[in-house]
Amino acid sequence: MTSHAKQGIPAATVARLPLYLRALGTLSDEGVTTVSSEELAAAAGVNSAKLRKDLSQLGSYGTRGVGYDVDYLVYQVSRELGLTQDWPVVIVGLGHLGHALANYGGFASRGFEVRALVDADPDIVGTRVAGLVVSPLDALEEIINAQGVAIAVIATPAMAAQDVCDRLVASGVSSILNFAPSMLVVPEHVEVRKVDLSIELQILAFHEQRKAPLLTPMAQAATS
Amino acid sequence: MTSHAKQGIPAATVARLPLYLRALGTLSDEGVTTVSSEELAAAAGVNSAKLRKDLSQLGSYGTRGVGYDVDYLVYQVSRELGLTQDWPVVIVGLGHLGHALANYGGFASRGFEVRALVDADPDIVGTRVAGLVVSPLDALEEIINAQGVAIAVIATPAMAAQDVCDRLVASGVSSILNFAPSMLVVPEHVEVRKVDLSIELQILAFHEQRKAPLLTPMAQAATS
DNA sequence: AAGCGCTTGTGAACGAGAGCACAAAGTGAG
DNA sequence: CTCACTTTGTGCTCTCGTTCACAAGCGCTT
Ligand SMILES: NC(=O)c1ccc[n+]([C@@H]2O[C@H](COP(=O)([O-])OP(=O)(O)OC[C@H]3O[C@@H](n4cnc5c(N)ncnc54)[C@H](O)[C@@H]3O)[C@@H](O)[C@H]2O)c1
Ligand SMILES: NC(=O)c1ccc[n+]([C@@H]2O[C@H](COP(=O)([O-])OP(=O)(O)OC[C@H]3O[C@@H](n4cnc5c(N)ncnc54)[C@H](O)[C@@H]3O)[C@@H](O)[C@H]2O)c1
Repeated sequence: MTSHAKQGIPAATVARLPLYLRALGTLSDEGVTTVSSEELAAAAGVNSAKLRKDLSQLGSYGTRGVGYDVDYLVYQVSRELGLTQDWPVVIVGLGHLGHALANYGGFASRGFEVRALVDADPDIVGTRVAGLVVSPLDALEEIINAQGVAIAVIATPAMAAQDVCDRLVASGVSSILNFAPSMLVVPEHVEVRKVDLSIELQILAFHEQRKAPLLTPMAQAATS
Repeated sequence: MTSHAKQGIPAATVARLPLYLRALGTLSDEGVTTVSSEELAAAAGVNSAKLRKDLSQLGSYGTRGVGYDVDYLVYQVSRELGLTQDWPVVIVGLGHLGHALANYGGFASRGFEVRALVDADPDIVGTRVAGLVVSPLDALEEIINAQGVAIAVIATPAMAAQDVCDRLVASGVSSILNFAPSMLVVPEHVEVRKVDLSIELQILAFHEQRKAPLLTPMAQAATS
């Protein structure tokens, strides 16, 4: 029983590591070699104690009285996130959003490589998007196996999402990023993250509505 | 002192209300008139006790022994989220992502109306996207005031995001949905939500890496 | 080598959220 | 009317996460 505590890094910490990584990358580009938790926390927009606790989960990579070595920390965080290797990614659904994603340069810069594009529409299959030829849906299983894809992006309409998801999982994909507004049901071992525009906007609307009534004269009077 | 508890709805609850609303919409379309917390929770993918607690924050809209009236609950949740009114939205940055967003039908269906598109590139300004003519960046303030925009979407490169954000805030926008991978600094009263592709993928990569070593023969042997 | 100032790493207090379990409140049958 | 059954609304506990505050540790100066 090694009490390394390496076993479980809190989910909240994992979600922030990419944030730190980005801030560190910027600092590194600026030629900064050493950074304190206070500075890095400010750059990432978090509390410095939280940042220190997060980083301490990975090990003791700081130097008291000095701070953290930027490049070394970049390496350690990258390693922890599994970014020292490249991850082949497949995008399913090449409508408006799928096109944008396929053309997005931000993938490759962090170790993700879009290896294949898949769509169900015969008019789209065969066309060239971002340097790749769009494959038919039938080829999905073959592509996943041939390319060793473990991470997939779903950008199909909501109705098709669960179906596509099932096929991805059956083919061995165990991490899915879902843009369709639907609840995906998956086996225990599959990790799904969803990005939902509509939900974000609705949350913003909630806050807007909360603010608006405060400006009315009536509300002012009621507080007296 | 009205003990209405109307004052503070937990953030976690607000984030789930759109989920419930979507599930309720589907049920309503299917002709379902009444739903129990158990059923709705399953449809939304959450624990039923959590759902009941969330809904009880809005008021006592259920009937014991029966459940919730679907249409009535749709109305109450919509009202709470501020979706009974239309929100004019402006999209800044019409590259790949901005085009996809502008063409996305999911906005209007929930009370969000894209009123204006803004870009800095002279080649893009003046073109027609999704039925709207793209306006120049200079017109930003005027558009926001004229259209009464309170919610803005930033889809510019990261470098331009803070600058655009500052101008939006100065013009009176108080809710921002940011797609650029950058930390926006805003005054207290402005609500920012960010959607970050790259972060989501990195979190997936972390989990993939955690899983991978478990499949090696050595790990298998170690468990015996 | 000793002292001083700075920064990390972490114990501990605090707060928010998840989920259990059950009383309260409704429906419908007899 | 009463009883059995269903489902809501909520008190309570437990877990997870955040933040404070400070001892421990490091380097620089004298
Ligand atoms: N466009 C946006 O900005 C945006 C924003 C948020 C969410 N979304 C969501 O993302 C998804 C895609 O949006 P979009 O605007 O690109 O839609 P779209 O209609 O433009 O594209 C959908 C694509 O999926 C393909 N497709 C349909 N069924 C398929 C299947 N079974 N297998 C593979 N491909 C299939 C279609 O041929 C089409 O090319 C939708 O669920 C939408 O709700 C889009
Ligand atoms: N494309 C994607 O799938 C994707 C995914 C995740 C995140 N993002 C992020 O979204 C943003 C946009 O991505 P994209 O692929 O559409 O990039 P893009 O380069 O295709 O588009 C950027 C657009 O913003 C405009 N612009 C630049 N400076 C501006 C300014 N100051 N004011 C107004 N407009 C300005 C440009 O003219 C261009 O049209 C980027 O920050 C990117 O990192 C994109």
